[in-house]
Amino acid sequence: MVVDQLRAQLSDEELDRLFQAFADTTRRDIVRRVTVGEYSVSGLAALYAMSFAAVQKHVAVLERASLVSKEKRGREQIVRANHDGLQRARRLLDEYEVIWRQRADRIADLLAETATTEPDKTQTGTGQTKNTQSNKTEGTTEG
Amino acid sequence: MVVDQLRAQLSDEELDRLFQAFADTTRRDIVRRVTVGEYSVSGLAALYAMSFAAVQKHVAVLERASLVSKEKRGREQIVRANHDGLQRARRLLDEYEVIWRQRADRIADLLAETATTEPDKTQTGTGQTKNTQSNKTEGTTEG
DNA sequence: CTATTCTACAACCAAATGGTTGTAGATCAG
DNA sequence: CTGATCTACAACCATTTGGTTGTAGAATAG
Repeated sequence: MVVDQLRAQLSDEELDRLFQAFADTTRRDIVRRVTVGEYSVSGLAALYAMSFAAVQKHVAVLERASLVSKEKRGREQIVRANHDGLQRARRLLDEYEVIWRQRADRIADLLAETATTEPDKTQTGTGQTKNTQSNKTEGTTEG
Repeated sequence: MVVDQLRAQLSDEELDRLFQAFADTTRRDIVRRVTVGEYSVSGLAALYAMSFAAVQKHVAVLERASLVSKEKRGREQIVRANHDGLQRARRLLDEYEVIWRQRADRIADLLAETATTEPDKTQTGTGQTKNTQSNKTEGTTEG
């Protein structure tokens, strides 16, 4: 299957490039287009109200982010979607979602415990509240 | 439930802000932190090798993208994760995934058809191949 | 009240971004 | 061969971005 290299961790720079690539309307549109059909660079350029060179740069940004790849066909360069890049982005956001759910579970757990043992400690219900300036050492997974 | 406003379509500018917000290592780390626990702005600033003002700006970027919100507590400003923003980002990538799968299905369909009716038309297997310069009018959902 | 802490915001700077035009190399059509 | 097309890339420009320092207001501590 394709699941093989999806397991690989992404470096910070890769993630920067990945989300940076998505952070532009034209580039998101290009990704959508080349996911559906096949386009040459000039074929894409004809779709937008900007120069060929500008579109070329957008494609280059997407390529650096591993979201598309180019394949030379005659004098044209065919731009194709790279599904792996998309899946990597989705996987990261899914990880955040997992963290969020774990947090929700932990809070529910804490609330349940304090409710049965110490019915007074129910502060604001968000866990760490940090009194004076102790939150600079809360890190759970930091270096 | 929270599903209410998730149905809403996101404007291009909102998506730009959303992905731009994710396109920085420090900001992704902040999102992870505030998803797990509660941090004041200065509490976050203490975690990174940059000035308070820099972290303040990162938080502002995340806030503009609806990924976090701030809540004044005494003289502190507590930064909290905004789950909606995260879910919006995930939803968009899921849409791309749907488009990708539809394409895969359509191609499989086409291949199956051409295989039974015209056993010769199996080009490269990627659908539209555009001969001369006709791909500038391929748009399916434009205009 | 005074001093400290936390925040907000302005001004500034270097680098990156998103766009342009121009030049030049390959490839295809006639 | 000649001309048209497609691509690549350099140079340039305006704006944004990610960082800094400095100033000032609010809330807390003593």
